[in-house]
Amino acid sequence: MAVAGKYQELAAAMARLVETELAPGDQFPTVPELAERFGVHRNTASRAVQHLKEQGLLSGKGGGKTWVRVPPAPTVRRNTRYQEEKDLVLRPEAERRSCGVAEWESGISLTTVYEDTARHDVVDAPDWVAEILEIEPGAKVLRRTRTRRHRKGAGASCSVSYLPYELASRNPELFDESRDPWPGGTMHQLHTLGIEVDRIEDHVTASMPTDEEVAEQDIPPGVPVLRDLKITYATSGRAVEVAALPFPADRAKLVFVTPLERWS
Amino acid sequence: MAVAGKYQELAAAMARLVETELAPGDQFPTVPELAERFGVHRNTASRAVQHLKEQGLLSGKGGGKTWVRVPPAPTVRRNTRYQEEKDLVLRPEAERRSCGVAEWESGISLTTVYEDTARHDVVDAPDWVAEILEIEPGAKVLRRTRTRRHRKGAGASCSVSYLPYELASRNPELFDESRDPWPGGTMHQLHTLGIEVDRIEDHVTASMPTDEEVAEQDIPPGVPVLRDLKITYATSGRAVEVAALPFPADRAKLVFVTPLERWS
DNA sequence: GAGTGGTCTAGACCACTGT
DNA sequence: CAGTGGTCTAGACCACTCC
Repeated sequence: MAVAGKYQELAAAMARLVETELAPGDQFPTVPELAERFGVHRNTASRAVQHLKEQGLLSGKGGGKTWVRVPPAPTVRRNTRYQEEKDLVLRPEAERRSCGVAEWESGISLTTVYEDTARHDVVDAPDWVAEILEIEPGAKVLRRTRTRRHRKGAGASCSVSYLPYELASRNPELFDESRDPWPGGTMHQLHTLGIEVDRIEDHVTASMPTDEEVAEQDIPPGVPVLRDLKITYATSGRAVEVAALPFPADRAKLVFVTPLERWS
Repeated sequence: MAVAGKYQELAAAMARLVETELAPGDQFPTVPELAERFGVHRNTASRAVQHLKEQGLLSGKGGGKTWVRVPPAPTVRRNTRYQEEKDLVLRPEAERRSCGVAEWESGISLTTVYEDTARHDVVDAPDWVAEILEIEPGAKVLRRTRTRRHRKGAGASCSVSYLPYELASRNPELFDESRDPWPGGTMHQLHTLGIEVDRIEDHVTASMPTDEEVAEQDIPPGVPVLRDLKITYATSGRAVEVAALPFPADRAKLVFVTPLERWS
């Protein structure tokens, strides 16, 4: 059993303090106060506070005050939605518009969305994208970046998707940022290109947020990011879209249902 | 753009050093050497090394030397295997035995497995298990804990599964630890209880390893853990098994294929 | 027992926040 | 501008590993 450093025990004591005396949103004692209260040096107290921030229990930027973190509303994303989205494609636009596909795609309730911006570019395909889409490395692709910011430091998300330019160019409307979010979602967009979707593959991994993600979004450092690489295949067998979807793991859950054939 | 601390720039410089001058498995310079080389204090160099250990680039315990980490062999776990496993249930035992279900379940190649131990207990159901299995909180369940250790500090894994005691008790062989791993896997075990599996749900999240997991397994601190809560449903609609499967995220990828109905 | 990584105290400095 | 969190240097001590 490794002997825990003093700051780790301190952090545990502070965590108990949070549970017993404080409520989410409360201001946390300052570092000097904590140092005196626990009889340690200011540095040690500061380290313990950092540790708890990394664990997602406290929040606050350097220079500002420290707060007991308000745990984010948990969100769920289910793969059963794929079939529902496909069924929706053949329905009239009014119905498509009311079904919140974009909301589901980001895994975030629209009621908490503060700002939603889309950016569309035509760029050279990164190697990993070219490999999946089976196009030549550096071939043109339509890259669509969607950023969502939320109220009250509840986080943000930034997803990127790639379509082969050669496919997307059949429908110029897809390049228009102002048409985003598209009623009916990506599945309907592909339909306008004459593409029927055969299956979706979700490749799920996790990793720590990059320094960029920590800085630009409100992901607490120390909270991992679930990364879903979503690949859409057409009935022709070809991969027609790749999307990289990051979900801060302290609020997201991905649910995949795999139905099995009956023996009968 | 937040100004990076000196130790972060230092860590970046060291990372470049790893990429250019060193190979995986090489010994990394000691902290005093690094301090002199980069003209900083020993403490700062030590912190940068810690940072890189948390990123998984370096490895080594306190007191021992530091090494350039050998990246673990990536493993993939696909939900398409569920159907294959179900098909296997009706095949003869010899065939079942040769198909490496247990290997797939852990997401780890058997060639790297060093030790494999199983422990079976009858315990009171934890609340979250009782809720999923729709049994009374505290009702008896068969808990099966499987631990795999690997060579060369490549990590370990520890999965837990729960079956309602009332179901499992129909087949006493399920309580026998020496019969693990069971040829054909859980799906065949359920078959011996007269249960046909209707569908599997995988609930995927991620979080940091607990202090226990870091200590007892060889997960580098800072590497997140993909957590798959796998729920098996019988054709009766009832949840018959819950399993908690942790995958160190620096080597695991979960792939979920969702086939969609054709319009035709 | 020498060397190593890790941590604590101490004092100083900096950037940023809030008022 | 005062207060706050964060970091660097400095020196010391400890537990552990390796020989």
